[in-house]
Amino acid sequence: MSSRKPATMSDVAKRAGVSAATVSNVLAGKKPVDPDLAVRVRRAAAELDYQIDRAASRLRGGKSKVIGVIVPSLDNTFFTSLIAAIERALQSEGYDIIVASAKDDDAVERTRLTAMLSWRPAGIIIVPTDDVFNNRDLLDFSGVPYVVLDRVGTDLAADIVAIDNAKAAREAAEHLIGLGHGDIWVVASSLKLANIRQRCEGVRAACQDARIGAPKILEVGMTFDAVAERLEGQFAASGRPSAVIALTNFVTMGVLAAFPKNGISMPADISLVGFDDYAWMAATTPSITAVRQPVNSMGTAAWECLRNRIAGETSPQVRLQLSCHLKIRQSTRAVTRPVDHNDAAKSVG
Amino acid sequence: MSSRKPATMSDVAKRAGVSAATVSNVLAGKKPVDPDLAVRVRRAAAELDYQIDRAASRLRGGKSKVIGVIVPSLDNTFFTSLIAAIERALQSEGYDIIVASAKDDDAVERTRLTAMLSWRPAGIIIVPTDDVFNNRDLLDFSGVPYVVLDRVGTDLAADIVAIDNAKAAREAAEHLIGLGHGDIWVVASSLKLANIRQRCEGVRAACQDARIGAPKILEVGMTFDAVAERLEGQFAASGRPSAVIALTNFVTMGVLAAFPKNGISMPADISLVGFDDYAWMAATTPSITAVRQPVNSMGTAAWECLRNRIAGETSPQVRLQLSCHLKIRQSTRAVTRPVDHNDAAKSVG
DNA sequence: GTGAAAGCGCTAACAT
DNA sequence: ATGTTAGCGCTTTCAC
Repeated sequence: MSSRKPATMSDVAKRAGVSAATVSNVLAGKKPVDPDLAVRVRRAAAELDYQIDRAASRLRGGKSKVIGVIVPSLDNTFFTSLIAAIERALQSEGYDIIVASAKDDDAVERTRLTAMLSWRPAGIIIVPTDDVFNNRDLLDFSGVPYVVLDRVGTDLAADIVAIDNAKAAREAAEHLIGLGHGDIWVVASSLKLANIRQRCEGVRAACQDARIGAPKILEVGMTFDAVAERLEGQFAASGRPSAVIALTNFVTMGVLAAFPKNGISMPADISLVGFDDYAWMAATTPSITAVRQPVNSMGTAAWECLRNRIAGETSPQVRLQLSCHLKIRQSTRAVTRPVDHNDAAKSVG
Repeated sequence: MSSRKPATMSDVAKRAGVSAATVSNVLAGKKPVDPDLAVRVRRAAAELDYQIDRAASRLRGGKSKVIGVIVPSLDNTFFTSLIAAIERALQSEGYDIIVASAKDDDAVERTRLTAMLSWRPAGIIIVPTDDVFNNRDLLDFSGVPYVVLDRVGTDLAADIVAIDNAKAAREAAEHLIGLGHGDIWVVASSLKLANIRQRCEGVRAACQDARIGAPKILEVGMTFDAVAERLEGQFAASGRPSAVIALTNFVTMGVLAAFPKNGISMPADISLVGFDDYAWMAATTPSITAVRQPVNSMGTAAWECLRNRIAGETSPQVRLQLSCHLKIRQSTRAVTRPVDHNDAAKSVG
């Protein structure tokens, strides 16, 4: 309420009967200080509810204890879980995070990045809006250490933490192939994203190895509504696959919604592997087999990498590829031979 | 890479051949400046890629352009959507947000709040860990304007933005009652939360008005796993309700998962109203009727309220109660009369 | 081991 | 309308 002024360091100094420099030394703990003085200072600080002014500290000392995190969207659970993981990792070391959403837009990303840099953060963790990452120049020019998370082009020279997209997708496909599926469709958000393309590749490779037909790839957009719309009528009874791999959490939802609209029941008529395993996928009936990304490890790894850079580590750039885990549930099932097959007699009985 | 030093205001001043104060005036735009000079200054700033140092600006000017946002958890979509909404609202006005998670823990909340305050933010938006909000004293003492979002005790003297919990829950119950349901269970996360208690009240009131039995209330915890565990075997065939209202998004998932485990099929055997409408609820089969909270309006309203306080508005404290919208889908269905009823003949025909 | 003094980058008085 | 000056709260030499 009352626009009370916070106690300053010299307030504390006065109360403890020492100089401001000593207070700084006590609180920062970098220089040896007389234990008695230290006690007096701490008590004075506590009595005044003293809280260091981080901005002033940074201004003078140069170190900032704040990390900028920028993601394509804050409305996507995947990105927010990443943020949660990062916050968990940073928080214990006295860092705070500034977050911003690029709204899936290159230009916005640039604006937000600029704004962030004006806080002179100790480092930045970014999930770029696209894998070209045009706005990299801002970061490089600023000299602020940064780590690129998740969406990554092949030739990006930077510290990178991502998943092994091809492998994850391959495992999903192999799981389906193992169940006897020979006609797999891949539903992708946008092929402009390198990670999505890599996932496609993984499925393709698995199909090739198994000598089944190449997967059909559908590109349906980034939002649930877009996906639902594009999928309208895609699953005509004639050209219906026996299994679908959805490459994104939003896409997974869209595919799920599209099935009943096309008169398909899952898993009887079709199997589905989703991407980004979240709680709701375990709650539905049937529950959904999905590729679980190691979100927590990604956040932790990104922070560890960034922390080292902040500490001045100058080793060659890191390119981490974490593995995913395929969580098998009820939405994938072994194919039952179609009735119009050789042994059709069975269906008449 | 290169730990390049950012250009300072006096670098710009030098290049433009003016004083630092003039640069400040041009860039801040608060004082009249000669147009020609302004152009020169802006060009010099652009050439040097000048970005104001926000910390220094705050230190001198006292205004900070940063808002702290603290929520009980960053792993809960409801809170992260709130953050997304807040970011959208703030961002256009040049503010940034620092976010922190209280990890559903009073003590952590205190720590995080303290850390935030040391950035001297212009304001704080907080979803308290519990409705007592013990840590309020920190905020009051600091003098930083703040708005309390969502979880609110009855007697909290502060600016408050919340939903009309009782009304929302009442509407959910009335919807079910209108469909003929006479035995409703309420599955709550924790009755320690005022908003949850208010939701219970809403259902109770609706039942009373309709002269049907009081709803049974189950308290099952805050996380999906806890909910699933507690619900194990709760729906014995004997004492099974005809409809369930879940008061939280996590609880909704838990209930959903519990049905098949108890041999219940939805909506044939039972109807369900969920809380916090998210995309996946529209994607499942059956899709889920749910109370949609006006997340975006909540964020916007909180910011507007906070902005006014920051601007020095001293009007009496605001207590906003936004309305929810019941999104009716397939998980709620009219009760089919039990066959052992008077008109059992009907069911034989 | 402790204090005095300088100065980080900026803005608000004040002087011109 | 512009420049000069002072100082926000802190950390860091550098004396002592």
